Amino acid sequence: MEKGERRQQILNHARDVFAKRGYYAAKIDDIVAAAGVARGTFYLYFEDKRSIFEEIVDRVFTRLGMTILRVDPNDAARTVGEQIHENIRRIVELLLEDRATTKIMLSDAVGVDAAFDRKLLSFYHEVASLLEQSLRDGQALGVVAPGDPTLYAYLTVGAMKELLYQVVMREWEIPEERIVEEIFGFLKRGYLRVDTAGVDTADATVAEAKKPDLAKLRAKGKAKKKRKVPTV
Amino acid sequence: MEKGERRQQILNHARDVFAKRGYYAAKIDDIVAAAGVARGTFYLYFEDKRSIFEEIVDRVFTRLGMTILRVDPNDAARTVGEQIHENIRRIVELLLEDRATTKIMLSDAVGVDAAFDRKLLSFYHEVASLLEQSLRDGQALGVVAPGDPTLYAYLTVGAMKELLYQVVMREWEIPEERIVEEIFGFLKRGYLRVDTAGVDTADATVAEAKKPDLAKLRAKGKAKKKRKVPTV
DNA sequence: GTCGCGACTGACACGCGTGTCAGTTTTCGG
DNA sequence: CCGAAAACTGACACGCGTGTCAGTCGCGAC
Repeated sequence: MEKGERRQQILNHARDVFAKRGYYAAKIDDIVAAAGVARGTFYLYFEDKRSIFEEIVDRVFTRLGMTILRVDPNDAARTVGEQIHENIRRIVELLLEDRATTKIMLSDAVGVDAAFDRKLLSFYHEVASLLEQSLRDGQALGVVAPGDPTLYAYLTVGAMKELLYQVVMREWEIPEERIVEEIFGFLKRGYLRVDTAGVDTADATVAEAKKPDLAKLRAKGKAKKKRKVPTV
Repeated sequence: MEKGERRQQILNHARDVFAKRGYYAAKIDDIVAAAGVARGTFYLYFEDKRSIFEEIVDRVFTRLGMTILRVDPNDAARTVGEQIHENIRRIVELLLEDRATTKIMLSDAVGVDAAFDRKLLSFYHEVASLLEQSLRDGQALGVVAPGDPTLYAYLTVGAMKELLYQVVMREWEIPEERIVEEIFGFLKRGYLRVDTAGVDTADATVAEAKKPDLAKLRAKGKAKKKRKVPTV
């Protein structure tokens, strides 16, 4: 068997074992048994247990990184909404394509050790920052509601993580398209249609009572509201 | 020292150690060193490492369970919106009150072993089911937008988990009140105010509940160019 | 003072999983 | 068909952390 091929074979079986048992419960013996090779062979291809696990996670992070496209408000061909929608679609597609890896990323990779936790935190921070910037731009354009973009970003990331995790764990047979639409709809309108006497000021409160740099955005936000009629 | 007191003392230090190092990296020796007792003493009060950890998680789950109140649409005194708002406030308050435990629950407790994962899954399932039922009721009343309540529930739970996790991990000094308002606002309106030609099918019905949805703000092709510049 | 008992101690044995490496088999060029 | 290099093997040694338990401590009763 060719070198890269064997490596890939071990990698695939390792992924399955990790997904099934979790990082700590997965023993090297489980992996080599699944792959049908001897213990020693494993160590010809991988430094140690941690490193093969890290490779699995790094790969999906890299792919995810490539999948998420920066939103370009100046794109003439696609509106901001379409771009966001497309991003969601691509992310969902990628994560549901290889569910074992997704489960590993969303669950097993958590709490492996301090360094790994930092890696995860840093990855999600990157994603959230990208999103946050898009939201800031969006607020300037009036296509994103006033409010703290940092919090919006994490709320969004969390919502997607949890939903996809549940879909994977519970083996829901739910069409991707549907998932995408629900997420998008959720971001677009939320779902509560309630009376919120006294509480409803939230929007204004949050937008107004903030840090200096939000002051500018507030101005824009208000301006937008007044301008119900497009000024073009 | 009195029996229950010593037990509580060990429990507290264990919590800190678990929060700091994670389940597997936390050694019994670390815990007893922190608590200032000998190794043997630990085993006088707790069965084993797993059991003390489980107790910590069970406690917060129990408290959380008590914190989340069922939404009663017939309550004359408080509107549905107020009840939901209050639930969010209580949850946020509880979780930010003991951040070490929150970190454990949201991070270290993940991937400990298969049985533990089942416990977590089951807890969140319970929470999500409760929420889901409320959403269903809400839909019947017209205070919750159409859409799959199951998905809404997990999106909500995920959003809150991630946000609170980040707040705890990054030691954000952000007022609870603000967090609550942002979450509530997010659930109430989402944040995207975009054009979604063709995609927007799902809920034409809900749009007018409050304000005439800004969806019409749609593509003013070149207006986008102005982005960094206030248009006022 | 000393007896008794519950609280506490910490050195140690044991289990377990990892990573190694000396040895075996396979591959392949000549 | 041969020889050597590459690929593979798996028994074993080592480290490590857990849980135990024989022994010590401290304190109140008599």
